[in-house]
Amino acid sequence: MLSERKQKVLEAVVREYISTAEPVGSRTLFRRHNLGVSSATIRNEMADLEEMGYLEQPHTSAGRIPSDLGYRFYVDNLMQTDPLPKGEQELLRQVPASGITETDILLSQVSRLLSQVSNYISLVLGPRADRGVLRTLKLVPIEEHVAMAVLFTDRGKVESRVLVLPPQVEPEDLEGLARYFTRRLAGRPLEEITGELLGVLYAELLEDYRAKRARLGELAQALVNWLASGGRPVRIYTGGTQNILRQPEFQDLEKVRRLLALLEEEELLYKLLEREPGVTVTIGQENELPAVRECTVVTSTYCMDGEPVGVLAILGPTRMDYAHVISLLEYMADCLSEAFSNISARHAMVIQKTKTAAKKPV
Amino acid sequence: MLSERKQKVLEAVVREYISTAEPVGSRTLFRRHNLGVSSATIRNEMADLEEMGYLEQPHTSAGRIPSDLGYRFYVDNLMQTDPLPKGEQELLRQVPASGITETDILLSQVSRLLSQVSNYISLVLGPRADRGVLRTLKLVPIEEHVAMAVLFTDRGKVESRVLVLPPQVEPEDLEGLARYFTRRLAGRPLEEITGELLGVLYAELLEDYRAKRARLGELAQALVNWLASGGRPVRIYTGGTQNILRQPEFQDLEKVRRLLALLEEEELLYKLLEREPGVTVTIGQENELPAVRECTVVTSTYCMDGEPVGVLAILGPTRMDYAHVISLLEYMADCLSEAFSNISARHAMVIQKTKTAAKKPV
DNA sequence: TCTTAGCACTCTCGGCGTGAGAGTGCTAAC
DNA sequence: GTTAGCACTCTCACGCCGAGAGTGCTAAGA
Repeated sequence: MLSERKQKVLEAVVREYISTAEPVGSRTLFRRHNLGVSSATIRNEMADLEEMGYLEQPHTSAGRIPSDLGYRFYVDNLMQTDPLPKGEQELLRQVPASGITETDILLSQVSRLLSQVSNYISLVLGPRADRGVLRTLKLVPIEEHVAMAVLFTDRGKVESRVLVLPPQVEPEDLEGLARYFTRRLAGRPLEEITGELLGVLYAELLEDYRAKRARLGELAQALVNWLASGGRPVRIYTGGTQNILRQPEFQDLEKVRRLLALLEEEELLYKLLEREPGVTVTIGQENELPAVRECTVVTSTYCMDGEPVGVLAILGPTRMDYAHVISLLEYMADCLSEAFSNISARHAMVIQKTKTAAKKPV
Repeated sequence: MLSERKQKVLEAVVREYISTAEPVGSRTLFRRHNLGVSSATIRNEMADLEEMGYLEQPHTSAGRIPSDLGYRFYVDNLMQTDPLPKGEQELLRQVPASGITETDILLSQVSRLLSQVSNYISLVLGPRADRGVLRTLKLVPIEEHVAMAVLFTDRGKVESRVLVLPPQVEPEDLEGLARYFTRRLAGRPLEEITGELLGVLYAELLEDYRAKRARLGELAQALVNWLASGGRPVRIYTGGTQNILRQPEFQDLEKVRRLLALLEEEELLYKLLEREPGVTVTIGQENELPAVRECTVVTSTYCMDGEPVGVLAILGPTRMDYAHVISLLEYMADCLSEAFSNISARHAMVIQKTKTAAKKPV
């Protein structure tokens, strides 16, 4: 473990470097942070810290900068997070509070706010819809050749999609098909309803129907495809890409290019944002993706009905204002969770009333 | 009008500059393009062209580069577009042909391909849904307190959305409401159905219903909101942002920053992509947006059922491979138009998917 | 034994001058 | 009207130099 004084020095180096982006020397440390000892002593401590791997020297006779390990120690042991400034709190709160019900718009605003306030890149992973357990699949005829497929879960979530019917499909067929899928799939978590399972079902179904009406197969196929896609793909919102160009560590265009390329690779981003609930911080080399090995990714999950469904993230240089970013993400995640719960609560209220009313039909 | 020789010189300068990105001098022109005259003559012609505004000199004793006007003349009069190389054709065709029915995925692939093949930034404006004439609005009861609003146009296009019903709403109410909206709106182009018109309708409706059932107003309000949003907002897909970093004219980080900032401003992008049908080219200062005053934007529209509904665009430096980009966009637009027509013609495909998550308590 | 002052040493960075290279404009001859 | 020749200009890469910042080491002090 580090001696108290070493910790103080390390913290001072990290703080100084985060705010100035310049390698920090013993003299400046001596002047600006009153550590109670001379620059020479600080110098010795810094030499020790370097040997222990917490600091690095870009070149001899330059100051030191924190290593990934140094940042890690700082984040885990030294950093103290203050609550977000009131001004920023209000800025953030305004969005979820403004009653925007379109998730799409809401999340892109959130992304924009995050990048504005943090001055780094923001990433927002939309709420995944595949939680919950399938309750019913319905096929509702709408017009002559049009039906709508609707999917209910135990949480009342609904995905739906319009289907154009092949000729000669009759209402009974639709009903049969829906009953069949419901019977076979009800009670299963949505995430279990994968292509594999559906393949089996589809084969079975064809078996049944081949004799009767071949055209129905086409419809079933469309349904299977839809189900297999797990509802709507989860979108990722990015914002503030231009911010990294302001960071001195990204004057190297090649680095910027790699990062921009990453931001267009949805698959990689999904991987990057696959995080456990709460706040996580991965620093530099701790990241798996090569493109962000010189960056830090801070994430925070937000919830719907108490269950984590999406991720907010900030991507910036390892020289990042950790304390601020973490408070920011925590706060925003709370706002979002609350916003989603509000929506959900309002509906709940409405439905609650409906139920009582329904008991004694008017 | 320019003499034939001047035109040849101008063309040679543009071609040379496009491929090398270096100011071109009379001597290199003399060596690489055989214009049949000496470098001295070329020099004189270039001096003339500069005076006429077609060429510019970064500084005395450097070669010349084309001005915006020079590029304009080149595009309008000198450039000859070859058909797209077979290899690229195949690459582009594979996507719309691969039977992807999700517009979302299709268009993001298109965007990716465009930027890959062109090496510039690609922009894709999704198909606007507000063409066509409203035919019917239906409210289909689905479960006890859930209904689905479905909107049909003369082209068979459909938007739909799940609505959670207030209590005490009965099937007749739904029918009545739908009939009312249909009666008042049928035959109108979707783009005319704006908030203003709907406000009138809503007021009228409240008048009618107040006496009977206040709660119905809430439902009507939801409907009006939905209609006023003109269906789903049209998304813009971007790709290849990292490509501009490869362009020598974008070594200046400030320029890059402005461009990246622009790409996150959806409103501005809508404006940028508001184009007339067919191929358009705006060069440098011809652009209204300051952020792209040093860029060229080439656009091409794609169609559904013969009517332009969306835009493909390439954004790059004014020193752009115009001929290639134009062929590329034309070809891709054709592919897309065809893909969309196929979908609509076969009528076997899913047209639209609803994005909704209505909720209920467990 | 720990801390501190002093000092020589190292390394980067910006400014400056220089020369090569590329290109021009002008003039005079064809 | 075209071309060769030539003097001139401007940029850019290179190398040099000195200032500045910071280090490591040593020796003296607490």
